[in-house]
Amino acid sequence: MSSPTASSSRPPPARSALAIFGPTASGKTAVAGILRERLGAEVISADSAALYAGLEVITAAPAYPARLVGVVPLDEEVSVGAYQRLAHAAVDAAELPLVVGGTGLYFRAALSALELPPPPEPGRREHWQHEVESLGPEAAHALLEARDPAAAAHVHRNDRKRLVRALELAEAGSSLVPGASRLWTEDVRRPTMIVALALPLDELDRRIADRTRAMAEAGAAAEARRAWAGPLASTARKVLGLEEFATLPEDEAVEAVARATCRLARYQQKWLRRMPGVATLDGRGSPEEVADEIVALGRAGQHLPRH
RNA sequence: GGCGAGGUAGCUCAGUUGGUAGAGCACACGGCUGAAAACCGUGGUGUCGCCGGUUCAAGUCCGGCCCUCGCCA
Repeated sequence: MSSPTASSSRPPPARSALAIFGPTASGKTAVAGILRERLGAEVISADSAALYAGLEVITAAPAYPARLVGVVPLDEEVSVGAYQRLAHAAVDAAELPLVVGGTGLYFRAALSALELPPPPEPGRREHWQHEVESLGPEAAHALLEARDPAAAAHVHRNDRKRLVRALELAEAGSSLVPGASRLWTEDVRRPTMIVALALPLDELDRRIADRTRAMAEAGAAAEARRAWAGPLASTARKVLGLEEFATLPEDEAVEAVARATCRLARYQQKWLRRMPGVATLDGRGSPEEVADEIVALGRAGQHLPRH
């Protein structure tokens, strides 16, 4: 798929952006920190869990200032739509935005102009959750079939969340499957150099094991127990490691969290396949080396000024 | 050394009165448009500790051996 806007003599774009995509423990946070220092880039996180304040240890929040990290209290739900608005504002405010993330959907939402269907009207989600619950998967799916056949064709009867969402949207006169999608296209709001950090799985697993142990030493259990005791939104409750560190003996928690994080990293790497226009770099180098590579690529691609 | 419990999928285990295996987790692949670190679909995991016996048929019954755990010496 090629962009129809490309012309042969394109001038260097005035306001470029950089973006780094990579799984947990790929080293993207460290690389972004270096680029921030060297280029004066504004780091903007594209990570659903990092949005929460009070989970700095278990979400491995960067030690340097970054936008959209720790900005939502734990009793508030997060969503792609809400995130997208914040992300676009942050990108627009930055001279050189550097979008860094591991959540594929959030990453694309930050970069692209995609318009997401509207959020549910107050109370409607609860209403449809209840409906789907009492109707059962068969009848609920049949109801969607009657109201929005296109959406019904897309949603498996057992996928309760999507079933609820599709019914919400059908009722609001929208649809879960809008015609044109910008999500997994090359559409970006600014000329953007997107790089991905890829690592062999065994190396990733090793880093995750080390990092999870370090998290425990840095006080993950105390942080998790503090958060677990307070009111938690459903999206906060699901943050990986929170329940484990809050409720399990520490060594068991470390093991469970490391295993779950390895699974997450594989899940995150899957998104790469759907993400077009990405230059993949070997993440095994030191953060400095990777940062050098990114700067070189950025200059070659005219996303960064030459010196 | 004696007594007891046990060895079945990568892990934890189930397996009826004998009919050549199964659940969860893990794993693999796939889907995903305001819950995405979420949610959902599909799939195989295998010398049933080893050797022999009984039987048309043994994970299951019998004998021997090996290993693990506990208790007693």
